[in-house]
Amino acid sequence: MTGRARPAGADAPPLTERQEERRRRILHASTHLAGRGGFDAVQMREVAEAAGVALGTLYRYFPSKIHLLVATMQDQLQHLHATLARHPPGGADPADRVAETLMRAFRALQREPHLADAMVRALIFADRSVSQEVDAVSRQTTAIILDATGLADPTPQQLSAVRVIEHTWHSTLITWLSGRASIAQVRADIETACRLIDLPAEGPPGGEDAGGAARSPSGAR
Amino acid sequence: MTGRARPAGADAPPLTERQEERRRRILHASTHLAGRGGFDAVQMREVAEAAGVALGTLYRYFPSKIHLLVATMQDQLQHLHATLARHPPGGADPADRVAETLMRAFRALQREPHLADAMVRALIFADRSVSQEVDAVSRQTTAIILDATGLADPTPQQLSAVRVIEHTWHSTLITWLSGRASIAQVRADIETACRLIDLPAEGPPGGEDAGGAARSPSGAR
DNA sequence: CGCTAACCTAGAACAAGTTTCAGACTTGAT
DNA sequence: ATCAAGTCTGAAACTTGTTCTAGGTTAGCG
Repeated sequence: MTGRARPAGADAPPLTERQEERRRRILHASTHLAGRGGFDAVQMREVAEAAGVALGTLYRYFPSKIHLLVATMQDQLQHLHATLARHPPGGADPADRVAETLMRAFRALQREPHLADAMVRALIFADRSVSQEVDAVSRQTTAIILDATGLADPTPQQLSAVRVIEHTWHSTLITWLSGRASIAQVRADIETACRLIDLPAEGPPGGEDAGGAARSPSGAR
Repeated sequence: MTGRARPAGADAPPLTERQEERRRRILHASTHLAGRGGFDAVQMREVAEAAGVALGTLYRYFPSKIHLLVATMQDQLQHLHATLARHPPGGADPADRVAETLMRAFRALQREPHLADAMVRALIFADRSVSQEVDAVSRQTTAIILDATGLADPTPQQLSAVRVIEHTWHSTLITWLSGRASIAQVRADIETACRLIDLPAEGPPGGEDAGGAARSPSGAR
């Protein structure tokens, strides 16, 4: 909780080969344990043992369980993005393409519900100390969705729509994972949210001054 | 973790007066501790002490910290719903009224960000063992939103829109609470999601068979 | 080679959520 | 009033995330 020195500003010091290797083993162990058993099954001692590193070392690489799982998600998202790039969606308009992409991702997660559980629960439970990493995941997700739209130059409304779609994606996934929504409902809600992409711009003069770049300026650092 | 016998099917056995009183003290302590310090500050030992009950008793009333915080949220939502009923929103169309209602709720939460943190993090982190309680919160939230629309007889699309709005509400709140979104962004995203309410129906024959009642039928029990 | 700083390991220790247990107290029915 | 069942208390124990420490290893460098 203490938020130790983590100069992860943009570039951690470059890792040696052995270190890259360790990091990979840790992420692999995390993915594996998450795959059976979900969030609760990812126990730091077990991750350390499975990865063949000491507990202290695990904590040097990932300062908390949440950091570890968010990094695992980043890892998985990279695979996903690469896969999707090879098979772009074929829908007629942007909304259809986004919905198709997300449903494809959803079917992939259905095959690994425990892994999905671990990653998404970590992502949404993360507090300020994980802001940077969560933000990275968010950017990656946004990139995937924007890729799917095929839009070169989205309007601020569309960016807001993308955020709403992301929110819906995470939240509906959680709802499904904890057995409170059917798959049909997940699909319906994702398609509903995706309709926002195609919406014509609306111009109430007082409104949206919160365009894309409105990151929280100071945060807590 | 074990999911002990909790016959909370629909009606716990009616509590005696002393028991109601204890329950109230516990919720009060929880609210108070959450108000200072958020999720992490709600420590079960401290709640028990502040409420003047033994730890074991606390766990008899609320089988986990998550259950406790979700119940706290239910409590707060009741107040909110009552308050809102006294001052209905004044927007022109349903979307405006919903957005106004949610922004009003959001301003209330701004005054107690720690409490909001504790409740919302618990709500979205909850796993299957808390399904019932989370579902109750969800129903209550849906009721608040539907009240705001003023719609007597919402279409399935509108119900899906309401769910998307709820997802957005929770998720954007988390994003704000962990310092990754500005208030302007929260407002923009809520307004964006609310536009779905006013959308004309769309009729792709293959689509939404996941109307309102599609609760997961069996769950994991 | 020999030094030094950074890194790693094993293991203990600590913190907070959760469980357990023996005994005291309440309650309701006889 | 008395008994049985259920509840509450206080305290210890257990689990898992996290931190700390002492000593061994590695990597770069003179």
